[in-house]
Amino acid sequence: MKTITITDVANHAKVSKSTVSQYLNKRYEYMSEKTRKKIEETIEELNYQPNIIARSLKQKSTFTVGVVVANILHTFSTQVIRAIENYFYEQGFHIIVCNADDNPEKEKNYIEMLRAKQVDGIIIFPTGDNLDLYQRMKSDQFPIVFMDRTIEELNIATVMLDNHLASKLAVDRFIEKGFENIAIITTSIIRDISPRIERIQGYKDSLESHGIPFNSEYIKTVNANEIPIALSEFFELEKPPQAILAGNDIVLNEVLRYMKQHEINIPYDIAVIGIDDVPYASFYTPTITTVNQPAIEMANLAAELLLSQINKTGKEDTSVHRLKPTLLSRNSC
Amino acid sequence: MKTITITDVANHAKVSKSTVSQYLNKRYEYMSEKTRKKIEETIEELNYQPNIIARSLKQKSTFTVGVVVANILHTFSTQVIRAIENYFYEQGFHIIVCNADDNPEKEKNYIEMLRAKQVDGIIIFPTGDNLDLYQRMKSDQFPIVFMDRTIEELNIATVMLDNHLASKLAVDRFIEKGFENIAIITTSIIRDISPRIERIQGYKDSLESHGIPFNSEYIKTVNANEIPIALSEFFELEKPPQAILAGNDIVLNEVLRYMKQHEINIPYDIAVIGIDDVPYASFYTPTITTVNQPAIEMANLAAELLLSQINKTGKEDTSVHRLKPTLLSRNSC
DNA sequence: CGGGGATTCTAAACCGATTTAGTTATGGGC
DNA sequence: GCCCATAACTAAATCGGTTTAGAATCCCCG
Repeated sequence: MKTITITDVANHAKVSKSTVSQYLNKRYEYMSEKTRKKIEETIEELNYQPNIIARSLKQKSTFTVGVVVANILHTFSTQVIRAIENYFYEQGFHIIVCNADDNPEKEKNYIEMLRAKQVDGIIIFPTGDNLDLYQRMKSDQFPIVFMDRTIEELNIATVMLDNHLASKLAVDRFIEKGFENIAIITTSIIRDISPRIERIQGYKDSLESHGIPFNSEYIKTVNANEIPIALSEFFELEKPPQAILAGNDIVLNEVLRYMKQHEINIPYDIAVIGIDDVPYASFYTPTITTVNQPAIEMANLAAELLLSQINKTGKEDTSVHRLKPTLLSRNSC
Repeated sequence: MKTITITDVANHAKVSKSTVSQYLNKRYEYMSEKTRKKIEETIEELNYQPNIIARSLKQKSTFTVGVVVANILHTFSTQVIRAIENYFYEQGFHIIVCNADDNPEKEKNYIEMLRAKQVDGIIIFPTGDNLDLYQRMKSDQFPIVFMDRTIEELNIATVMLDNHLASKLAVDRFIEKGFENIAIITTSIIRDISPRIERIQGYKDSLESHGIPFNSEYIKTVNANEIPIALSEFFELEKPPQAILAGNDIVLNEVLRYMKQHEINIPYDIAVIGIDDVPYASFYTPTITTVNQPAIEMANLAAELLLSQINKTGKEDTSVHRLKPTLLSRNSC
């Protein structure tokens, strides 16, 4: 199959490429009504579709943005991706989704490929280990927005959760219910990934603000597959925790699985709150109290920040936007 | 910031563009060891990244494929996307994910945009309402693979579930447990979406093969938000069903939510099986028996089929591949 | 009827790579 | 020292659009 190019259209319509190009760009004032019709018909007849690659080469803009998520397995990631896709669809942009698998090497590879492909901007959940790369994009004035995680020293626009508040909401709730032995468990914090650290810090601060000294035995940061072990260790303590805060949805799944397996009753034997809402929270038995991230709002904000960098509208915003989580109060605590 | 092009590299290294291009394409036999080193150093020094857009224009290949899912809200879609992304990452391809939202108009828009962007191929969960578009891609010999749904008359390579078997596994299990009044509920079947139809057909056939006449009152196809109503209607029947087959994960969620709200006990008051595994199935109370789609296997197969069309390796495969589901036997039935 | 501005249209350069055909340099054999 | 094959390199065309500067045509008016 021979592909139809602008030259074919021009020849058929007996006008120059230039005029066809003007037509494609809707600059109708540069041609007579008659030629406009003629071109229109020819395009229809030949079933012509402009080659965006060729256009992009000249215009240096691809109407495509990259989204590099650290780990696509989190519900939060997929919610955000979906909302970003929606937002950009409205704007006539495509998004290229990349999953870095929490692997800085892979992240680097993706970022370089995206830039080579001349995407107009990138939204990235940074793994945190490619400072030079981030730095370069920044100094190249390449549009970039960080999501979920910040890297303080870089001054890059960031959208993330108020993680400190997220933990506080949960801990306050536990305390309100009369628990004092409160544990927290999150996935591993290699590379100082900010949300995990902040959630732990928020947890500590909230305890202290209630006059409860925190106990390091109640804090676990482990890989997903080691969660059952960590939980067992909790229950072997002299004073096992009365409440557990699960640091994200994957941890929550593992916690619930463990409790089910060991026939530990929630909330009577132990209270549970999860950070990140999960689809089944409202009909699980018991229903699960969660701290919800406003994923769609966050995604929209990130998309908006990126778009304004791309269009160079408004002055540069390099601030860290922290959105507020909400406690979805249910029965697991 | 000025972008560095191949010309800059050529000038700096005091060789021609052609030679630099040969270098970029690793055709080192066309140059001396010395110039190779020289170019290497220059590229390093200038921090040069080739512009893939320019390359694509000439080579007519973008190393990018499109994935158009009908509805990204299904767990199955996200599992498949993830696996496809993985597969193509290994091959040095990017994927552009598009969510058609079950809307043929949007699907059309996306397909046209993807083709305009010169993607090398498309994997699509067809909404089923753009026959002319599918037809054109086919006759253009544009690489395309259907996923999840088939459109018989088009002869396009397809990867989908053996939906008939999926229903049969569930119905057989229900019958084995002694139930005869078995209902099925799926989301709406506008546009003859094949999996839903096949699941219902499989349900009917299995009942009949056991000598149970099927009762049309036990079959509901409704939008997600009308599921509670449909369920209520079941329970108002003279003989309410003893077992319900949920046609996909979203339906299953709604069914479980309803049972929870109305304090209907699974499996004592009613047995439930879901098609599509869900993350919480193994620790819900009760654990949920599901019919699982081999999502990763299906994704890999689809990716492989697409890649072989792109590379024109092997002869054309236009067959419909139906993979077998498995029953994950748990306690909800 | 000629001048001049507006309208309509086009030729050619350009974007940044690849590729082909061809040129120049090198060195070995006699 | 000359010839010639091979190695090393390059100029120019090309991909399919956009854009700019300028050319051709039209029309109105004095």
